[in-house]
Amino acid sequence: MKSSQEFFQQFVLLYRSFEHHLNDVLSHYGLYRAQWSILHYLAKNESATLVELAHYLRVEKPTITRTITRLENIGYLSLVPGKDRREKRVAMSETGAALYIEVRKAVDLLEEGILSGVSDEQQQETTRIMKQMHHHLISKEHTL
Amino acid sequence: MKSSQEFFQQFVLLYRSFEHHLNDVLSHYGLYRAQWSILHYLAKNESATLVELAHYLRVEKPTITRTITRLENIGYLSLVPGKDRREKRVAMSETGAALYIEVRKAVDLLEEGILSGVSDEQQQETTRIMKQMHHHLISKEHTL
DNA sequence: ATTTGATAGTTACCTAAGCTAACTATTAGC
DNA sequence: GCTAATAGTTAGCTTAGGTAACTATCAAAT
Repeated sequence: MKSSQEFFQQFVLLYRSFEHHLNDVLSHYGLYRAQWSILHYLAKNESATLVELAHYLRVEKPTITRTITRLENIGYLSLVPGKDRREKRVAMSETGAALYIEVRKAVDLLEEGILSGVSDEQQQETTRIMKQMHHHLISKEHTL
Repeated sequence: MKSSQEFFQQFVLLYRSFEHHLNDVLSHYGLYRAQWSILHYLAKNESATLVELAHYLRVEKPTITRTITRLENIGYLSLVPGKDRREKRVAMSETGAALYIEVRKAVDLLEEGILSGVSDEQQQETTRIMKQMHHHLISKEHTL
């Protein structure tokens, strides 16, 4: 079997398992993966427009609209006025930020548990490789 | 930001991009990710029961039943008699095997493209690390 | 040998989360 | 000012996951 096949087989299996466990953690807080990924983005970037999120998460706009609507309804988001009256700029509300900190702890525990036994160097090297592969994919898209 | 957070952020982003591109390739052949993962398993393991597939792919039995039914209807599977009258053992039909070879070529191209620039050593090292993490997750499940 | 419990699979139903197509509202560019 | 492009929404579809409850078959224990 080709080593690339082996790589991606393992990659996909690992992702499924990880997603499974992540869902378990998130379900304790009534959250779902798509919601969590948006909260994560807003934790690292203060605020974002829907297009920005769609581009980052590589999904279409309606998908983002739906997830944002849910997060708004729960009360985890607040609107930030943007310079453009078309765009809808959102940030985490206080409630959202508080929840994020809570959930972040649990997710950190999960993630660190999975990475235990993998040295810091290996982690960083792997992250670097994944970043490289990701860039590769993105630039491929632009040349289509 | 914690290096574990960085790791998994990159991991998830890479997975999404990869899945996107994989879907593009598969759609040319009228296939979907879940179907493809079953065909892949059958290419490497000759035949399988539904429970075996469910365990491997970490999904519940009804999910497998549905996907198998679809693959059967298209004509990509054949039934293999098992020793147990309860179990349903499936393998790829000739049509399925022929298609697999076809699609495999396209997927190989995609995968090798993404991995270009990553040395063989790095690939193998990363695969090894992912295997380790995966095992870690599995054993965690068993102790619950 | 019969009953009990475990295992394989199916059916029915629910939900998340992706997609496209078609639309409105606003802005930018010529 | 008219036209293009951009941001977002709405409606409707599909895949793919989940649980609960069921049948059929096999294994094991008494």
